[in-house]
Amino acid sequence: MADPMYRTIAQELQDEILSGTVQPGDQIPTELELRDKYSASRNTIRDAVKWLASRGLVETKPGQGTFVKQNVKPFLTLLSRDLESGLSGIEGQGWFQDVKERDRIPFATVPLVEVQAAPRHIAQRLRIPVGTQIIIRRQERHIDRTPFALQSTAYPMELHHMGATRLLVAEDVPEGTVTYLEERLGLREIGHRDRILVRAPREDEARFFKLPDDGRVSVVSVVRTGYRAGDNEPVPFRVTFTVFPADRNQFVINSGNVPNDLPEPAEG
Amino acid sequence: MADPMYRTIAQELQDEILSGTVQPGDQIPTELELRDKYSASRNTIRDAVKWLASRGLVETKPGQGTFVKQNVKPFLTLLSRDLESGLSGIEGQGWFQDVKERDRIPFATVPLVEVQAAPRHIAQRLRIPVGTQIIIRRQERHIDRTPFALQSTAYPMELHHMGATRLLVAEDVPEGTVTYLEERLGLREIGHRDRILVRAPREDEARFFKLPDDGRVSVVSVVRTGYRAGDNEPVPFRVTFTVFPADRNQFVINSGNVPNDLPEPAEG
DNA sequence: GCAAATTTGTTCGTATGTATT
DNA sequence: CAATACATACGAACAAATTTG
Repeated sequence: MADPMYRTIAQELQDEILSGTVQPGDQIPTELELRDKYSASRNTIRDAVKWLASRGLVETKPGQGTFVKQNVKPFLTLLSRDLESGLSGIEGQGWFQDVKERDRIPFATVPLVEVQAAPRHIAQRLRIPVGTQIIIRRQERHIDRTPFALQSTAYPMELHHMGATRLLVAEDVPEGTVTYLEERLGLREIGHRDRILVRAPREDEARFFKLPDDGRVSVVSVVRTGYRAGDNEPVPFRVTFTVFPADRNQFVINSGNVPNDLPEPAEG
Repeated sequence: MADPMYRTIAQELQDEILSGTVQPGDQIPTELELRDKYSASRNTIRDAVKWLASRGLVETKPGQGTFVKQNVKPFLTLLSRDLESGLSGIEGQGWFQDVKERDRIPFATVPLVEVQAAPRHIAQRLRIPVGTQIIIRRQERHIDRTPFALQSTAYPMELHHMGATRLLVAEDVPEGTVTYLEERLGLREIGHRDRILVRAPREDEARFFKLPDDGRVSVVSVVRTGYRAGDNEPVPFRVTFTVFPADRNQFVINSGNVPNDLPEPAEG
């Protein structure tokens, strides 16, 4: 009994959830009922429920109650380049198609296009001076009517001058912008590098993903820098920021020779 | 001012931290001082501080105070296979050396070796029946005296019967077990697949990483399945679970042709 | 459409426990 | 041992969201 009371209560509720005594979607007793059941104060009950919410086990809805979270089947995103396994990448190209092939419903907003002066963190990645004009294309993506990812890609304005005019049109590029740039300008992406980091959602992200605004659920941020061939070494020409809520996404990376089945979400 | 008071206070404190008015490592005012400053109750102050802690901006230490978190320079782990960039992988081989090359101090415990009956989630990945005997090797890793990762790898006991006896010795395999298995048994890993997922830490993990035990900081779980050549398609022969605290780790994946500089931690 | 009832969210005040200096 | 600071717990009140009558 070294544990604080709220942890003991949370543990007991967790056991009921994991053992299946209460099913996903079910409402658990209200705070007042739990207060009576455990002879604790309402605040202590709330601490216990908060602890469960931070593990993603329950969801509280003002005016309604607290519910056991549906096990949203996580969506698997393939980050490595070989696309033989039938998994989608994060790029526009086949994303729509790939999601449908996995019997889930994709939806993407019309891109929001803006022109900006490059801030430091983007300038650095594109190896251009801070303040250089860049094109930003933003898109919201949904799967099964659930907000799934926020993506924005930065291109140097130079590409537009070179003839890639569709970059500045607020319209989807069905074949994917990477393919478009190759066909239009002969600009081939010879490789890309992803950086993955996990952080608390920003306020706008929390709103879009309908995450609790207290940072209980993190987001996974994937920063992908795309490279074209250069004189000595590869030269960056685009950087894509994709933000995924951590509670409904998993990622897969293949290296070398692996089976080409469609892997199931992991547990570990 | 539609925001609740604790959010307003948190925002104000956040601005002071981000603007550099208070430096990393500095102690912020105590809860009682903040209570007076903002004419709020101590509970409200605590809600605000909790909000900051969930974003990793501050750290509370009982008996001492609340401190602005040092920006622990995140450690970058390379998940893709090509190792030209000088980044370490997650495997034992060059990990020690690689960390040192980046002027940071590695430390790993002597492996803890146990024999188990394979639980479902491991059996599934190794494609063996549940209950098959497996060898588990566990190791704790530190960087700069900070707990950095928990790793455990499962091998079918069969490998031991085939002659890989060092798998059952509680001693480091300096060249890495993957290399050892290749040299000892001619068992070559032709590829591997990683699954990445983010979740709240388990209790033992929170203890080891010194994370707040209320799930504010997530862990990144990387499940790596290693494959050897098979008759038709690759066959799994080991599965490695590595758990990283999300607040001090980032990951890099290279695909195709990319520069071989050592990338800096990202922000996005 | 509105009012009442229900349920979670926020805030207060207070007391006691536990870790650190 | 004492002082300090965060952690846990209680009780109470009102606000905001939602459902129900």
